[in-house]
Amino acid sequence: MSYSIGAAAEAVGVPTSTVRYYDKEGLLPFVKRSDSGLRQFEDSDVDGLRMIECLKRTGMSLKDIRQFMQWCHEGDSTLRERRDMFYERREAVESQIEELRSTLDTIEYKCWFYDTAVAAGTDSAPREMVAAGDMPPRISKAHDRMMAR
Amino acid sequence: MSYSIGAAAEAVGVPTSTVRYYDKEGLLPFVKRSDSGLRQFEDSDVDGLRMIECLKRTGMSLKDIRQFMQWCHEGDSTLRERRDMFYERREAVESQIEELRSTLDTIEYKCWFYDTAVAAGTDSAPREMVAAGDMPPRISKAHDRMMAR
DNA sequence: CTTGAACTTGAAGCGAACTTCAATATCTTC
DNA sequence: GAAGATATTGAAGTTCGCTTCAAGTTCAAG
Repeated sequence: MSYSIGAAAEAVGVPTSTVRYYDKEGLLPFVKRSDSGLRQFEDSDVDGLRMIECLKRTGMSLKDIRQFMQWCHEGDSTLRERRDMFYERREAVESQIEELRSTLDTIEYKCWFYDTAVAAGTDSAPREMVAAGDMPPRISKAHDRMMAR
Repeated sequence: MSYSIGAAAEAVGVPTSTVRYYDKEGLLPFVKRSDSGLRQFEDSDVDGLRMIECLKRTGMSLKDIRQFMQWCHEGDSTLRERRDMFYERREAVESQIEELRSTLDTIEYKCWFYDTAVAAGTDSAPREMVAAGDMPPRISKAHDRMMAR
C-alpha cells in the first residue's frame, strides 16, 4: 500500500508543510498522485525523504539535494554522478567532524578557564595561570588557538 | 596599539561588513572608538571576535552569543553563567559529533552501494546484495537505519 | 448523508545572518 | 593639499529554509 503525506511525514519526523515544500522545490520527483490528486508515498519514497534529511545533516543545500534526487529519478545513466556525490559528502562530513573536534578543544579550554575563574571569584586567576603557562596538559594544546574572552 | 576594523576582520578571516553587523547587533560591546568615530580593536577585542566565530561553529545563534558577550562585558558577577554556558556548549558539540558520525555511517554505506552499482552498471546489483544480506560488515551495521535511494 | 479530519493549491510572511548601496567622513601618502 | 584607500551610517536587499494562511476538496466514520 501507500502512505498519505501525513503518515510519510510522521514516519520521517518532519512537518507536512516541509514535505510539500520539498515537493514544490522538485526534491520528490518520484512521488505519485491518486486520481483525486492526493500524494501517495511508497516505502521507497519514504526512504527518499529520509535520504533528504540525511543529506541535509551533511550540510548539503536543498538545491544540490534536488540535483541528486533527479539523478535518482533518471536511472542508471547517472550512477557515476551519484557515486561521486557521496564521495564528496564523505569528505565534507569528515572535515566537519575534524572542525568540531578542534572547536571542542577550545570549548574545553574555556570550561577549565571558567571553572578556575568561578573557584577564585575572578577571571584574573585563570588569566594569570595562562600567563605563567600553568595549565593542565589536556588544555594547554587548545590554548595555542586561544583568546581572552 | 589598536587595529582598524579592516585589520581586525582580516586577522579573524571575516568581511568587515560582518564585523559591523555584529557590532550593530550588540555582539561587540567592548570595542572603543577613536575621537573621530573609528572603531579601535585591541588584541583582546580581536580575540573576542575569534570567540564569536568559535561559538558560531558550535551552532549558537547570534542572539545567544550576544548574551555571552554582554556577560563578559559585565565582569566577574557573571562568571557562573558563562561557565554554565560553556558546559552546555560542550554537550552540544559532543552530540553534534555523534550525529555526524552516524550520518557518516550512512554515507559510507552509500559509497559502497554506488561503487557496486557503478561496477555492475545498474543499482539492481547492490540492491540484490542488500536483500541477500551480502554486504561488507563495516557497511551492514549502517544498513539498519537504511533507505532505498 | 453529514461531519470533521486530512488533504490540495498559491501566495504571503518570517527569522536568521548577512550583503549591498549611497552618501559622507577620515586617514595616509605623495 | 589633493588623491585614493578606508572608514562611518542607515536603509534596503538577498538567500535559505521553512511556516502560515485562505479557500477549497477529499476521505473516513458514524
